Amino acid sequence: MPDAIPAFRPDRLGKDVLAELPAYDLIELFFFAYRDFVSDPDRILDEYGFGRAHHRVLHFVDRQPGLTIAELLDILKITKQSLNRVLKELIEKDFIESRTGTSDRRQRLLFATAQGHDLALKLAKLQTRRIMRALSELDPDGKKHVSGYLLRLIDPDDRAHVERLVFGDGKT
Amino acid sequence: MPDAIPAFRPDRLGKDVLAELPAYDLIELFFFAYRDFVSDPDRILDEYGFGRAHHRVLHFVDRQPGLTIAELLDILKITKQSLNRVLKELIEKDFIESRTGTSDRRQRLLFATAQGHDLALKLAKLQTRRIMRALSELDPDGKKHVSGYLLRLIDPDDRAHVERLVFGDGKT
DNA sequence: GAGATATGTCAACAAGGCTGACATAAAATT
DNA sequence: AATTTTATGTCAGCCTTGTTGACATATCTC
Repeated sequence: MPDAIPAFRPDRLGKDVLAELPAYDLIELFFFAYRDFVSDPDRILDEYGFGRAHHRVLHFVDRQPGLTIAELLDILKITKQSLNRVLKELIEKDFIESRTGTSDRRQRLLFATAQGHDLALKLAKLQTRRIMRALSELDPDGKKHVSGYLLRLIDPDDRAHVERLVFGDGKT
Repeated sequence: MPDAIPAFRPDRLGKDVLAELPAYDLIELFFFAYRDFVSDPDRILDEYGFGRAHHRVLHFVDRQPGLTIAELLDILKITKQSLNRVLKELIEKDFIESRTGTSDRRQRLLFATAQGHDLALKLAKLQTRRIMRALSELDPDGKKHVSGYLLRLIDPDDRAHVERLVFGDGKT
């Protein structure tokens, strides 16, 4: 008779044991889920000649009217050259407007135009449909679990920043 | 006195109402969480001269020894030309081995080498650490909620396929 | 006035997607 | 046996979106 396998005791898991058991299920589900999630807007973006990079910029500008370049760079974590390429197109095609800052005239404050807002909303609704479909089959407090989990996946140093951005900081 | 705001009744939400209320929180949390999640392995991959595309290929080959090219293309949903570019490098650097199929000699069966398996495991453990940290602060059944949610985010047509792939199909 | 800061821009490069066309070997069909 | 289909490989070129490095301009701060 083989040796008994010790009972699984999550409360006793040390770092060493965790390291032995890769969470393949969550790793892979996250990959597939994200792939499908971001692919929803693609067809619509295509009609406008935009890509996913444009979507991300438009999304955050629409959500945070008056965002500065520096703030946007901090959110997206890309270089200003990469940002500028897509931002320039969004401005030229009149989806985003750039105004000179009032208190600091070096800054550029970004705003979605009416057209930009419409597109951002259209894409957000599309993704929301998928999210709601997935949430609908969960417990009533399933959403709390999911958003808590996603939040804690984020780097601890960024977490407070993201929380403010996502849930609002009381100023708005 | 303004009109009373109707109580939020998720059980009564029709498609129209859902569409009016974009789930900005989950959309953004998903974006930030996925960004940090996939960035973990980057530094290690860099040491080997590999990128994220190599990681994905190595991961699935390691998880499903004997995978064919066609099956891998179906999982990754990229073109064979894109796959071949990274797969060729993984084979040349001896992280993956390609054997001619036995029942069908047109097929190539892919296997991770010892070196390839070690790298795949190292990267999976790294991502698992982040996942476990995020799960650890959830209810005991938080993991069920999360994996159920992620699974239902996936396109319905793919869901059964992914389930088999992630949770096993009983054959292995 | 000098230096720091916010932004813009040019040029070049890399990763990793894509399309289209064509090649080969092996299996399946007729 | 000949033909067609299938699984894979490969060449060439293009696109998006990221990167680095260098330099320019306007404005704010000291």
